[in-house]
Amino acid sequence: MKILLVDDDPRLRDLVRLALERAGWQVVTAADGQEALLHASREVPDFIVLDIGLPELDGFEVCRRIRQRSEVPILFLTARDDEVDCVLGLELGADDYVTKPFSPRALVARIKAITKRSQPTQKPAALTHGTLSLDPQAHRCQIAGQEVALTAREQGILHLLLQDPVRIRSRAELIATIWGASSPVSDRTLDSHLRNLRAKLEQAGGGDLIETVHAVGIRLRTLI
Amino acid sequence: MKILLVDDDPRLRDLVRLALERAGWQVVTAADGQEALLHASREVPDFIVLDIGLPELDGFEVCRRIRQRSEVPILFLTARDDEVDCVLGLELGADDYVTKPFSPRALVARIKAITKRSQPTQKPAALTHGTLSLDPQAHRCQIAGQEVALTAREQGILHLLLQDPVRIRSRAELIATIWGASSPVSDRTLDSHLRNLRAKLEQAGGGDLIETVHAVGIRLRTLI
DNA sequence: GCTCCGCTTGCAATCAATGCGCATGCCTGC
DNA sequence: GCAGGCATGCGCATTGATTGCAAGCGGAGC
Repeated sequence: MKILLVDDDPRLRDLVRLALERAGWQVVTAADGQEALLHASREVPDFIVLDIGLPELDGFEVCRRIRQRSEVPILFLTARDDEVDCVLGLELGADDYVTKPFSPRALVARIKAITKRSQPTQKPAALTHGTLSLDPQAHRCQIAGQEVALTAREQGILHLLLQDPVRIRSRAELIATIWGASSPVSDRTLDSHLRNLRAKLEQAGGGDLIETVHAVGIRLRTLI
Repeated sequence: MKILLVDDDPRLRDLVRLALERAGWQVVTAADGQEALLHASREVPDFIVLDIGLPELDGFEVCRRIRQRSEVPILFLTARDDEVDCVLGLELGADDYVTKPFSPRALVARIKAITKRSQPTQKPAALTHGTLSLDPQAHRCQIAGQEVALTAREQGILHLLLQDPVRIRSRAELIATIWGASSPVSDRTLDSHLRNLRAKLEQAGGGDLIETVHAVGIRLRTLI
């Protein structure tokens, strides 16, 4: 198993690396968020241990971006208790967390527990909503039986809406989730993508699937 | 039968070599990963006994690279129990493992068991996708009934795509898998090989089989 | 009905990813 | 050593995606 370890403290990195390698795992390390993202896509790790307090891109942001592409298990390292709430509160798809200081042995145990539990959770299965189905892994979308080619952004929007079709997402939330806090994109941009997405779904026979709730946000139209 | 034995501990190497030779096999040894790869391709062994904890290139990496070329049975030597999960978990195509310390006699017994079992397990069957078939062992590829001569890189790309035709592979992933993380090859290089591969498949009547998903990666075109 | 503000749409600029021609260098077989 | 095939990767053209401005539309409250 290949583990990506992300922490900016070299000493901690070495310590943990040793423990993980001793557990028989292959370890790739990254010192900051950028490097983490690079390795996450290059090395395609089977597990990620991610510190929250990173320079520049913090752990939350890194997690968010990785989650756009992959379902790889992620375990957070938190320096303070109050970060824990954050980890749990955010819908980042974190699998567990460990508060510093921790014993390397405990970390290894956690990782084993997670990997064991996540084994049978295969087949993430496409998200569906009526005749719409979206398989983020395969980057494939169908509506009314027809294949629709979506761009990365379009899929991002649809993916988020499909996660909880009942909920209304504000524009701010969409932007924060899809683009991240770091690159503040204009509302107009979101609108543009939304328009393109709507056009594609409409053209494929999906009708007016995305509903605007004036001054609140957007959601998928409820099915009858 | 010729056996390649890879371990960095000279004493263990001698001990095991003796036991293997006593069992009537020819033995080639390597002390590190590089040497192992060299011998694996030069000597074309019938069996490989591979320690995990090697300097520089570890056993997993060595196994991965050998598997790109060959289905030769590989037996891992693991230093600790917890490495075992790893060996089994990874889709490296390991055939068995033995935990250190072990008796040379037990090792010989394992090797015999594996060779016996893997005899009738011939015909790994070529990978197929529509009219395309690829037999990595034989380094042979057919499309639309026509034979296509592929270079090593071309086959590498096609092989990876065929492993899971649904999945989209990012350029980074392709590069990491085919070239290994150690030699970071330029995107343009991948493009060049991709172009050659496409041209060959196209010319052989396979049509436009490899699909680019902009900003995401490439995959095999879905068949209807 | 009027106004404000949010939303949609047309359009154009910008940016990024991809593909390709071509040059270079390596390695192998002769 | 030499020819030929293969791998590599630079530079540029092309394509496709992203971004956001400006104008117009429309809902909600007055």
